Amino acid sequence: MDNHDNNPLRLENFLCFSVYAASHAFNRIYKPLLDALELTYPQYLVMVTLWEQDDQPVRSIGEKLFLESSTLTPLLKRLEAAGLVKRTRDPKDERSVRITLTAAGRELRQKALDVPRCVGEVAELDLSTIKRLIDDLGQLRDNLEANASRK
Amino acid sequence: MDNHDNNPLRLENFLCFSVYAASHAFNRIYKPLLDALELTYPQYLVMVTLWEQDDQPVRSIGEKLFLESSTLTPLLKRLEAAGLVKRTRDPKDERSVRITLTAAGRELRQKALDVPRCVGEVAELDLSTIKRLIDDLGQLRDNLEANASRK
DNA sequence: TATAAATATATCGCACACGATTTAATTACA
DNA sequence: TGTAATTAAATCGTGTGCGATATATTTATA
Repeated sequence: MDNHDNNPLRLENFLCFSVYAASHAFNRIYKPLLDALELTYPQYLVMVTLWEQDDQPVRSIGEKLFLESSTLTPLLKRLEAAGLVKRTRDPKDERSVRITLTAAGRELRQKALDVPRCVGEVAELDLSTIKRLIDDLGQLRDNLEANASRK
Repeated sequence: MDNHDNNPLRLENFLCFSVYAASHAFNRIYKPLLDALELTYPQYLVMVTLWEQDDQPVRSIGEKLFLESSTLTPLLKRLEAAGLVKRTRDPKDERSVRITLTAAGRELRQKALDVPRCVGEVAELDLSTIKRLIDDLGQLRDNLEANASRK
């Protein structure tokens, strides 16, 4: 009755697969909700970080979302083209590009407010499980990140 | 001291973000390990399903990995080009394409055997946490999948 | 048994995501 | 102070992922 046998190559035993599949399942739930905001899921995450704190350099957004500039630069250009953010070279350090919300970008927050509630409803997990998952996954991510460099 | 406050738009409160970030962290860990096998992570998952059961239609692989044909078809063509699998129309049902391992594909399993152990080491979680995560994430995914259709 | 509906892949367009590299600006330091 | 090292974005190539659609085959049904 225990699904976790000792075969090292069984899909069921792969924590990474559980994470991978859950991530895609989330994406499929978010897509229709975010279509209404005309945002993709990674774009939504960027907007969330900017709603938390406006006027950040690309590097700072990347650190929070664990994304590289090669991912963020085109994404931010799309958000700029959509009129939600502005990209400006920092006069104090011309290497840095600061991302600021436009009025439209700030206003979008209202429409985004009930997205988490909608997602929470379909996830159908009690709050204690959710908190435990967030904590476990955070620890997992930290361990993986910490060990990634010394491989 | 509790990170889970009531702001509905705080990144820290997003279970989906925890899953998303952990998924990418896993990917970054897997990449160097799978480079030795000349496989990407999704290609590796396909090989795992075939090592578990050879000779499957595309549809069956898609159901196990929660992937669409639009993702699998090009991926399987790359595996075929790499000489690891063969794609053959099922003579009993010409709509279906059956995927079978080549000799090289079967032999690759040996080299893949210690990948999970390597990943397990850097994850640094005790077995009970891992099992709990797999179960919680499986439940989450099932709930999300079940509610995806009736949205 | 024609024709409609369903099924299995394939194709296309778009948007990530990353590693490797490049460019430009700043900082360190000999 | 001038050159090297570092830092911040951007660019490029490859490979996912998905929704929408197309094509071919099989099944259902009028």
